[in-house]
Parts: sequence; C-alpha cells; structure tokens
Amino acid sequence: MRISELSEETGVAVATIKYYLREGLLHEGERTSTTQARYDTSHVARLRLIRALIGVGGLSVATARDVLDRLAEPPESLHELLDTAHPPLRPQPDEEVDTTSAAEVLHELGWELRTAHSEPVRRLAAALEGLDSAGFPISREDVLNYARRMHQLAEAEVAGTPQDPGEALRYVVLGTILVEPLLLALRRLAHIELSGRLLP
Amino acid sequence: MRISELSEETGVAVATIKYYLREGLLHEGERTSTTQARYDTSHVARLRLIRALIGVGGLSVATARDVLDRLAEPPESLHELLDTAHPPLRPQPDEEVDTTSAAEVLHELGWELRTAHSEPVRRLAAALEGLDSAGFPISREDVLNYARRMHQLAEAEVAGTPQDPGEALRYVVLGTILVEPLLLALRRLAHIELSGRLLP
DNA sequence: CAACACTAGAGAGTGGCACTATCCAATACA
DNA sequence: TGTATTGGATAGTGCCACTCTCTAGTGTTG
Repeated sequence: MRISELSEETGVAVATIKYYLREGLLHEGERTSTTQARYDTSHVARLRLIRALIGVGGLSVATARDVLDRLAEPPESLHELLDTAHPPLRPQPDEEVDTTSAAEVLHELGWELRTAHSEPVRRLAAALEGLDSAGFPISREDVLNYARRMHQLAEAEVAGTPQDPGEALRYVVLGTILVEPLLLALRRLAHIELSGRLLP
Repeated sequence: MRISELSEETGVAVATIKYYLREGLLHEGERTSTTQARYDTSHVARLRLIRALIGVGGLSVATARDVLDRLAEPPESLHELLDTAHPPLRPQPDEEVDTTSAAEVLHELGWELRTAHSEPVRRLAAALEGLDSAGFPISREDVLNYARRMHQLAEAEVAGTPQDPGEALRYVVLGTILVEPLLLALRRLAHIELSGRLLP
C-alpha cells in the first residue's frame, strides 16, 4: 500500500501522514527504494488510533506520541503504570495547586495512595479549586458521593482487565482516555432524559 | 477598585483583563472619567468564574463567553436548556458522525429524547466511533452499564437542582462543566486505589 | 524509452488562539 | 507640578497542528 492509498483508506491527508511520521507517531513503512515505502494494515490501524486519541480523546500530538510510546513498552506493574504514567487528558495546569483539600478527601475515603502528590491528585485538587473559585457550591459530602460512584464504576472496569500484560496496558491506557468522552456524553444525556421526565 | 487592584486580587494580568473586557466576557466597570473606571466584587467573582471555565473547565474564550451569556438569560425551561444549549466541553468534531449506533443505545436504555440529533447525541456517537476506530473493544452491554451508572449519578444531581430558575440555570451549566474534571480525576484515582489493593 | 505521476524528506508557511506589549492622550494622585 | 495609572486601540508573540512547496529520485504506462 502506498502513502496515497493509506491516505484514502483512513481519510488522513498525505501531508498529515508525513507529519505524523516525522513526529514519530506512526512507524515508518518498509522502504523499497530511496523514494518509496510500502505501508500495510498495521499503519491503517495505527493511524485510526492516532486520530481517535487526538480527536475524541482530545490529546495533543506530543501527548499522543507519549501514550503510543508507552503502549509499546512492557509495563513493570499495572499499579505503577496507573500511578505514575497516567496519560494527561487535557493540558494540565502547570501552576502549583494546593493539594491539602484533595488529600483530605482521599483520606476520608480511605484511599491509601502511595504518592500523595502525583498527577491525578493534582488534577483532583485543581478540579476542587476550580469549583471553589468559580463560586459553585459543592459540599464535601457531594464530593465523597461522586468518589464512591466512580469507585464502583472503576471496580467493574478493573475487574475486566485482561491477564496478558500487553493487553492490560492497552486496555488501561485506551480505556482511560477513550472512555472519558463516553462517560461525559452519557452523563449529559442522562441529565436531559431526567429533566424531560421530571419536568413538565 | 481600579484595574490594577482587580488584577492583583485575582492574579490575572491587566492586559488579560482588558482582553476579556474587549471580548465581552467581563462586564465593564463603572466609568468615572474618560480614562478611568471602577471595578467591584462582582468583577472579582466574574473573573474567577472565567478563569475556572477556561482553566479546569477547558473552555475556549469564545465558548466561555457563550456560556456566560447564557447564564444571564432567563431559561425557558430547564429541559430546553439542557437539550439545546448544553455547553460544549471541548471543541466538538464538526465532522458528521453516524448517530445510528448512538440512537440504538438510547433506545435500548429507554431514554426517549425528543431531539435525536442534538449535540449531546452526536457527542455520544463520536465517543463510540472513537472507541471503535481505535480498535478498542467495548461491548454494547458495557456501554449500557456505563449509561445506567451515569443515569444514577445524574438522578442525584437533578434532585439537587435549586427551585429558583436563575439558580437552577447556574447550577446546571456550571455543574455540567466544572464537575466533569472532578469526575474524571476521581475515576483515575479510583483506578489507582483499586490496582494498589488488588495487585501485589 | 519517453512522458507523466508519485514519493520521501526537509523546510517554510498558514491560520487560529490566547494572550501580551506598546502607544497615546487623558486623568488621578502625591 | 510631576509621576503613575488608565482606557482604548493596534500590533506582536508563541504555540500548535497541520499544509504547502520544493527537489531529486522512482514507478508506471503507452
């Protein structure tokens, strides 16, 4: 398959494919000469994955490359993967955030996390701070309820993790990134459905 | 309060405040002369809200303005608000998406939505399509389970909606936008917590 | 084998976005 | 009176995700 065919197959412009090749998101094709290379179904699948990560996943090109690189590496342990290598979904606020409130929440939940200042904790802290500074009232109890619901949901997800390390890695990373937009879409639709039934 | 004091109070640069004024996100101060205006606590609160929407909320400046505009308008009905005016969280893919699969899911759930091709439905369709094209296996059953969990969560949220229309509007719009990062952060932390307990 | 289409690779260019910097004339304050 | 600050307007910046252009080489078709 030539690059133009790959482009047609996936709907990605040739120039963009070249760009992804340059940026290391897509592995090179098998060279047949100085100015020719052959691509196969693995490139099609990879390209679709890239578009999903960047499109619905909302990742930047650089982050998508990191995620794809990580998928290629064998994981030390699943827990370590989750704890340290959680792929950022959106450009995280690099400002410093106060994690004490987040830590309190986690303590009340009894979630003993080894790394108290890891990226996900800062993410939680930033979310709480955002609600607070926006003047949007959310009680500690509400936060805990949200947390318990997400924990239940996560239980079902973790239970479904494949045994094979490579499979598990893919499941966790893609499940984290690509299921998020699904959850948010479903929540909004649930809001609509409920308001339609409950209100005149 | 002068603009420099407003800047100090909120940590937003003067030039940026001027930019928000130009873009219509922030209401103008009370003019005291040709080159002077007075700002008050309403500007502080508004500015904090703007930063939260743009920062943790991940909205673009243009979308944030739309959201803020909508908050100022009295809602016709809550349902209409939810159904037609749901603020986009991330730049939605303006490409056309096939909503048949999404419609099937909604039908199986028994969620009777009046507008089958509204923005949230397209969002769901895009999420499903993303998972599919990324080669990430997710069964219809899993999607339905996710949906049921989100529905439960939404029930608690809708139950907490204030009676006053203005309050309700604020609750719904900000609750939608600002709670999303909270939920995602909690899900990730729950994954970590579970993997820490379940795995060696 | 000649004419044309296609390709890899590299560099420069584009358009959008969210600021940020610079100016100016007109106040405000010390 | 003199220095600081402001509103308003315009231009510039840095980043990002492409997109375009070019060159020299290669495949392919009649």
